[in-house]
Amino acid sequence: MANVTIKDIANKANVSSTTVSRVLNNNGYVKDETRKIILDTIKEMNYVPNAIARSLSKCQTNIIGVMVPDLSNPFFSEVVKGISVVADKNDLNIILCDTNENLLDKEIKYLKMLKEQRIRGLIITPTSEDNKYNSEYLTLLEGLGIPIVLVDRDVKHSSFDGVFVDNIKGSFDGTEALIKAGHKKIAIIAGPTTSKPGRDRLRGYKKALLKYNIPIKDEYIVFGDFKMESGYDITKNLLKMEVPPTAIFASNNMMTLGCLKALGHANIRVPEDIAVLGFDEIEDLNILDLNISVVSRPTFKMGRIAMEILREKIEVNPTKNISASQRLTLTPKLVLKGSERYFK
Amino acid sequence: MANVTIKDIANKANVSSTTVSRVLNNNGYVKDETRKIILDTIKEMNYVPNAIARSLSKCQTNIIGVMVPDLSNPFFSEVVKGISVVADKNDLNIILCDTNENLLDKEIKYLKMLKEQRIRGLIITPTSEDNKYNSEYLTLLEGLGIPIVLVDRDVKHSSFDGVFVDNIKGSFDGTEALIKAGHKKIAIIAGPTTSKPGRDRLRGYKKALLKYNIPIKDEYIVFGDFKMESGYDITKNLLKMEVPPTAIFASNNMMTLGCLKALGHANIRVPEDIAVLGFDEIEDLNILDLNISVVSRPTFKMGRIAMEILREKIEVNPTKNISASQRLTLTPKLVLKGSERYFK
DNA sequence: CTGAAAGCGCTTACAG
DNA sequence: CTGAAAGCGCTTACAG
Repeated sequence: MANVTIKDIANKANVSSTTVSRVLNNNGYVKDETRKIILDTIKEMNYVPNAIARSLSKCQTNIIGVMVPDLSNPFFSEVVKGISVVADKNDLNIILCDTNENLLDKEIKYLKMLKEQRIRGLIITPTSEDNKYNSEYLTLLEGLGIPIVLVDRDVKHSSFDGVFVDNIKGSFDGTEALIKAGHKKIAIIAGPTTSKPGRDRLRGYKKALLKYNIPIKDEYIVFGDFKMESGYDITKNLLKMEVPPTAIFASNNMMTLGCLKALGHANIRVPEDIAVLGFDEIEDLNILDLNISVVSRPTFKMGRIAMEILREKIEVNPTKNISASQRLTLTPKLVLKGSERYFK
Repeated sequence: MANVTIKDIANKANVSSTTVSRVLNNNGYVKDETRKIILDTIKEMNYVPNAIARSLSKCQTNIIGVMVPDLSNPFFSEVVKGISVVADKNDLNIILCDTNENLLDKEIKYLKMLKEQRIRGLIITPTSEDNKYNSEYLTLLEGLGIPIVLVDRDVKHSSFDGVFVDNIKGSFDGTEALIKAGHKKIAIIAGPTTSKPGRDRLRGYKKALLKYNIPIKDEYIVFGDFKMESGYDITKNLLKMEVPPTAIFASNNMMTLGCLKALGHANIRVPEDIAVLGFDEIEDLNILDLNISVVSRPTFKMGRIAMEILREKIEVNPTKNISASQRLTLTPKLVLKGSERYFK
């Protein structure tokens, strides 16, 4: 870091650091001639401003934190991509934190680091929105004293800004589609009860059954952990039932894949032998025209919107986050491709 | 950022900033009693050190830059994940830059930003390794004056550290497997000629044909752009040939998918009607037991290794990058699942 | 239109 | 074992 400084430029150009700073930031009056000389020396000496020094003296960085549970999950990498595009437009830089679904440990460590870095704002998907340390967690986040935007998962009892998806509606629509196709025996591979999206998707499922007067049977409600294996195991068990379901609703992309894998192994065709409908798009299946109907979330858009909200908060309120909280709930889209059909 | 400072702590604890700094950094002698008092006041006043001030005074950050062409591509998100895991272990933080395959513009902008941020090191996959601004580009990278580790793509005439994959060997192995299965009419969906991996994969293909005395036919060599659509279109054309190939080797994951899609549309079975072998794993296909043979790269590992090399360079050479350059070329693994088989 | 000086919040020789 | 003081490289009132 033994670099050319503003002082070196000033010396060489026979002006003061103040003036150099003025042309650098394009504010205040500087005689055209002086400006030219300075600009030239800057180029000549290959000067690159030190953002750290600037941050310190301005008491402000242009860095935001982005914290996600797992970058290997296409959902999150797509969200980050969306964030990145908007951040770039606004000359905001991203410090990326992957918490590895590590519950609290990693999150706390990263949050501390981000606070030390004096970041400008934070976009975060908490690994869990319902841990026993909820109040400590809230304190931690609020203690950052910067604008925070949640993505996809909420924090209990908080009123942070956020971009969410109407999971109840989405899974209601999905389940309704199965019902309308003629199904009455519909099983759900539910998410873990500790997950709000998981719980909400289950609620939507129940709501649809209720509306159409279809009895809710506990045997048809099985809890997975959002991973492929649980979708696989659960499906295998569902098939073994005395009265197996005629349709399966899977609460996320990985469990849908697990379900399809199990059906493949059992040589059961979709939808001729059993119908399947999943939550979340699976890009590769689309490409291969493996027509699986899904409830689809606007992933990339969620990232973009989150970043737009954050930018607004940052600009409108350089000091405190006093403007009204912005919580957006997007409606997922039902995409029917045939796998929901009912064969008697 | 109007926060508690080291000075506030010093005042309250009736010591000097120097002493506070000592306990903060755990260096130099401090009387146990004094230490305790300071630690208490730190907790009491909820003090969080300012990493920016520290960076400025130490002339050193703990931030590295990570620059990839496209985070939506599972290959890169997996690489970043690998980097992230190792970075985290070493308390290095990541500023993420997605260049959006934008060739030079974005790269230059980000590189400038990273230089201003005085980052500690850089891991980068250049969007292209063969642009007409090669020498300017090289100057730019070298001008950073920090350790640089390349991932997957090289920069012409450079000797930066890097983690690469032996594309020639990989595609030689893949092609050889097709030959050994009995194929003689093997087509390749090649990558763009501007891409070194693309060119190398084509070379491996030719090398294998040569070795087994199979004539190289230009009609069987078709160039795509690494995207799904080109794999689709090329495959459709291959099928229309008077003497269509009995096997197709696709140079990357997206084109393999496009190829499979085209075969599906044409109602052509794999491998009964035509054999397919791709470069790069496609996770979803594995899950669904759609047994497509591939040449597989250790993606996550590439990220991990890149970060390990960088860490070493950073630690060994706080000032200058004088240690020998580390260039690792990993060998891809051939994973045969049956899609390469030959049916007479 | 320009500059001297203080300040941002740390670290680090140096002195005791 | 502890502190005063200078320095890291900028920005920003203030004065002229």
